[in-house]
Amino acid sequence: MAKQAGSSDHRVRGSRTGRPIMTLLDLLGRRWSLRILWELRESPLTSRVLRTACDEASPTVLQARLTELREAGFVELGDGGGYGLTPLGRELCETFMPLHRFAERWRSKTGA
Amino acid sequence: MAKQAGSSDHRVRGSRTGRPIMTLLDLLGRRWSLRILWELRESPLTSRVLRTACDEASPTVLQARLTELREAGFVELGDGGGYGLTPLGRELCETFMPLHRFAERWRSKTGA
DNA sequence: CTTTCTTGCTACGAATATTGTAGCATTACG
DNA sequence: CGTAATGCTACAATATTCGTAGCAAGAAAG
Repeated sequence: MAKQAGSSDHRVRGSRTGRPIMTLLDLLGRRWSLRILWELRESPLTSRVLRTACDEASPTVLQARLTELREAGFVELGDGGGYGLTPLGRELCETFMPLHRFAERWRSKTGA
Repeated sequence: MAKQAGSSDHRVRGSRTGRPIMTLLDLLGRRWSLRILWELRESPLTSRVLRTACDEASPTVLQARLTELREAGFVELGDGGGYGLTPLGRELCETFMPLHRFAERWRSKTGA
């Protein structure tokens, strides 16, 4: 069994309405949240490798996001170390996976 | 024809790699970006109404995000005023629309 | 048991980003 | 004229993020 994040305090900033979509948009709208999920999409990564994958983002934020994502039930810390997606996290990741294709088309329309 | 945002400088923080998906994840990972797209999903809104919809977020950030989203080609300012999604923006919005259903299922698994 | 790795994680000052309040310039309506 | 909208900005207070350094614990090897 994988380690559980402290699931005590589940409040999320910006979710004043309580509507789950708002809570989710707020959580995903913090720096590195989307990126972390994206980098973990294929296989679990250790904290160091994940940091490298995320352009050497500071460990402070990474650790904070990782904790939040764990409390949300999207990410877990495996027994032998290394962060990976939970089944729920994998679902979420697949939900916005089409973003990849969209991004490619987007470039062709704007960036040249 | 709708007004164009200053499309001169198209750099985006965090996009050091140049991969469009990274640029997109970074842009969407800023505060209120996802929320703005979400609130505009049905119909254009004036800046004031949009602000109200976004929990009275400060006009400073809202204005900044709106400018970025306009430069990205996702949002436009209509002739008679009011912000709305471009066809491209609508596509993007639909891409992560399944997030709504996911959020509902998410609540039932965690929030109770 | 010490040395040498690696793991996850934290401290802390500096740099940025966001907030909250107030207000400007412009346009439209009477 | 006065009133009410629009998009947008200034600016100080606050919160978040960055960058660097390092700790404690575990595993592997000598």
